[in-house]
Amino acid sequence: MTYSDRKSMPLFPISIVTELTELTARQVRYYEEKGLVTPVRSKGNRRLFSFYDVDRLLEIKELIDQGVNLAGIKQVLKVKSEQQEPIKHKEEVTMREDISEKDLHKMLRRELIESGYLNHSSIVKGELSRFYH
Amino acid sequence: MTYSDRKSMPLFPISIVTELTELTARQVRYYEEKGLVTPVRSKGNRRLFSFYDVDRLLEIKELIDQGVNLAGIKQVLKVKSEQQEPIKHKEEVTMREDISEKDLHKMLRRELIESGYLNHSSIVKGELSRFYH
DNA sequence: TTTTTATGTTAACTTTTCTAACATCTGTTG
DNA sequence: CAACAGATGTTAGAAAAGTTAACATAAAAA
Repeated sequence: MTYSDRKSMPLFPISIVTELTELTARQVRYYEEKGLVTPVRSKGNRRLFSFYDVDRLLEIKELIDQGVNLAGIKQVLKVKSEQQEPIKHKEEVTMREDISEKDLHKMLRRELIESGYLNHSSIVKGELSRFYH
Repeated sequence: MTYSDRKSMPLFPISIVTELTELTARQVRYYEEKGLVTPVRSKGNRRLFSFYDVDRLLEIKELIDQGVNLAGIKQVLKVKSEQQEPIKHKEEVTMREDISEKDLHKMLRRELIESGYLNHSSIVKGELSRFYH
């Protein structure tokens, strides 16, 4: 199991995911059963979702809301992903093969400390007005 | 309960936090008891930590490693926070008073979809080399 | 030395999640 | 219409993870 970056780092339990996506746990599990998302499992068999997974579930939800059935969603996501990674640079693939989960947690720690992640709230600020009635 | 942005949005269970910080659950709970962090609680009384909390715990850990005791850490964090928010702009304070947890989850959803969050991996890439032996 | 601080360990209990089964609704198809 | 398939709800029982509280202990401070 290797995670290429924080997007695919398993962080969230299903309860948080249901709140973020407004999908039910039943739906999330069913979509996994159908191969639409593949959260990893904790030692104790609990699903752990990454940002990537959540993002994917949000896409799924939008398509569901548009009346697309699961088979259709599968296709849409497939097409999208093919479209998205046109060339794979060798460094970005092979370099990361054997990074352990622990190392990736270290990476996230480092990011939390050093990156701008904790300091750039401009997007939130900019989007805030949408949530005032 | 109002969270000003994603930094303070409660997302992680204690197990993930212990992995991210390499602190024990006992330590994390103790630091909470001493008022160093204040994770919110889920409906069922589980601690839920935000990125902000994790960041704070990482700072605490660094200070611990430097031999600072908890009383000292409390002071350091206090000074830092005072230093950090010199002026509070009215918009950034009062505008956000009544944002519900649900709204903030919507905000995170929006961010996940629209912001660059899911697309900027440059920091990870740049830091990657540190984890190769 | 005695006390305090910080952390480990354990026990009993509660919450959350898991799987699996069965129920139900809805849209499609014969 | 009737039957079926797809998608989701609901429930039960078991396992995992989290909670508090108590007691243990090593190291530092007094």
